[in-house]
Amino acid sequence: MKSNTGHRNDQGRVAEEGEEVCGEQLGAMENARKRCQAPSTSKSLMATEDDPYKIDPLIALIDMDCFYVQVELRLEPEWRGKPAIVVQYKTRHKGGGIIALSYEARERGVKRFHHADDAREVCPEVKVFVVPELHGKADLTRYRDAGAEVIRVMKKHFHCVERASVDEAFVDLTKEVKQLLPRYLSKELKLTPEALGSTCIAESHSVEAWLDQLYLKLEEDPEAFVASSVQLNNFALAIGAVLVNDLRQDIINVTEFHCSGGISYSKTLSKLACGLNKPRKQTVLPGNAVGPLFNKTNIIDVRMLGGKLGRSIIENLCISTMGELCKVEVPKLRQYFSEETARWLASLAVGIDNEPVQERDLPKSIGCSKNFLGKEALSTREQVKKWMEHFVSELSVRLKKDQAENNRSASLLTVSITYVKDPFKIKSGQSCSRCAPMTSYDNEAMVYDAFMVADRLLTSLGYRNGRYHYAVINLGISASKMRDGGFTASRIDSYFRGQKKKEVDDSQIFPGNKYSELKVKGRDASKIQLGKAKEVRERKGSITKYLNQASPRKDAQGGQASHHQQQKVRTEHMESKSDTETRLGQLLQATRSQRMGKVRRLFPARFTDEGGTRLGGRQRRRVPQ
DNA sequence: ATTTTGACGCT
DNA sequence: AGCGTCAAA
Repeated sequence: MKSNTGHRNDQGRVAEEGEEVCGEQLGAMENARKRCQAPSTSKSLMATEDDPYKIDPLIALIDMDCFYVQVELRLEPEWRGKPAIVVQYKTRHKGGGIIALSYEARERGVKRFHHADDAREVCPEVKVFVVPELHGKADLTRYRDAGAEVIRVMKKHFHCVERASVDEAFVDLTKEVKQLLPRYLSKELKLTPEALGSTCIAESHSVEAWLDQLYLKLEEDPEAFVASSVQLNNFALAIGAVLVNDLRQDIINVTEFHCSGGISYSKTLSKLACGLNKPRKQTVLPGNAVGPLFNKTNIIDVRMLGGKLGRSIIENLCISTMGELCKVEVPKLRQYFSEETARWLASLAVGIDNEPVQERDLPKSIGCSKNFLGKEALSTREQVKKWMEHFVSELSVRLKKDQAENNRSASLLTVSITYVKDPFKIKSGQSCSRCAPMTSYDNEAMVYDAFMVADRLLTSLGYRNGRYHYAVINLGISASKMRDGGFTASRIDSYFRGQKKKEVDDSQIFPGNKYSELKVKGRDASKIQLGKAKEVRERKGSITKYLNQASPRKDAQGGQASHHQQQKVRTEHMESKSDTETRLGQLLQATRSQRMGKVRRLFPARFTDEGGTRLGGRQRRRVPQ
């Protein structure tokens, strides 16, 4: 039985018009290259005389296993091997909420979304670590710093590393693997199970068998092997697995932290692969395993489909797996989603996301926030100011460290507020944010600016007898728009030039303060009717804006929530479409390159049976030009 | 009533 | 500029 049965059976007829497709594709790739800071991905698709091997992009995701727990266990190693959890705010609701749990704790029935008290009930011996508190709030510095340690090791191995969160990062392995390819093909280096270490192969029981199959094909006909993108891609995948295994071992050596990894052709596939064998394992996801895997993958479990969009796919199309989504034709998708969304989904349904790995190992913003629920809700100026001071105390330390270590300074200070009428009858609060230029890391200046924007907003919503009419249930500040270097005179000058006279009386709350002549930027909330604006959005905006405007189908939405689109950029560098009939044809144009004037691939070879371990089918498909 | 982050797209 | 969505511990 074929390993990809049921997955894309319409691949027979694909693109046929040659030059046109090539032309479009080169244009699309050019766009992709411009956006990608590390152009290795698109370059890798180009076969040249110097570089005869053409492989697909190779992307890994490294994800630390129950990271916060590991960070705590490194500090208190005596708890290693025992069930352990990390909770926030021990003294609050039910002993604090779990934000990380060890695999030992999971085995004993502790669940995410449990609280510390629940965990102790099912597992009395569980070790409970509590997130440090500083300035009256949870302080995650310890985990951020540990995450930075890991990123440093990764940067030592690879140029193109994208910090995706505090504990995970994507790596573009393409360039490194390409460089090694000739040495492995020539047998100077050998792919062995030992070299692959803790590697698993998705949809395969044995790494050994998978490697054996690979080498069997190579021995059989070396020329055919290097000419077959299926074989070459599998081979590259195996090399990638070696590199990632080495990286993971180095991370252990340097940081003591264990992690899992996924190695495949896109962020989406790598992420999915990474989750297949946790903890302390890495998973290779070859092209021919994507179909079978997708047949049992819930749509919700795929990156970017875990929210409203995924739910609306499931409801509208009455399907639940990626395999089913793959069989839905683009026109059908267009009934429910915009043209761009439809195409993006069609790509995603075969594992293609066209998202380059951005070379970025530092966060783009630094912030802190806190919820104030129920009776904790803030309703006086003094309370808000006090918390701004707390936030700034934490933030300024983090900002100054960032400035010293990374030679950059934030230029924008943003205050975020969620407020409600009655904090005891919370449905969903109104969220809003206001910003001010950031021209120094002076605590007093930051407190003043942050408080002023917050107070202006809240006061405009109603203020009487020392209380705001609305209660603040979430408050946060964040620094962003990082610029190289420190603060310069010109930046400060331009800030002062931009100031107008202040309009809010701050003489009592900031007696005699040195900023009293300044006024922060920002709109007057009283004039913009926040509540109403949001209401209008909910009524019409979010529904219509994602619909295909050309074919009105409002009924199909059934009042569903919005379908958030982050795919616009991505679809941009997919082909702009010729007249290919099948969806498959549309997909491959953007994702495959052709060797001009030589072999032209009909479809992404990695998704075919060729090279599958037990198929013994045809070697490769070619279309004579 | 998990909470605290962070990135990014849309308008 | 400000809001919403998605995601990770």
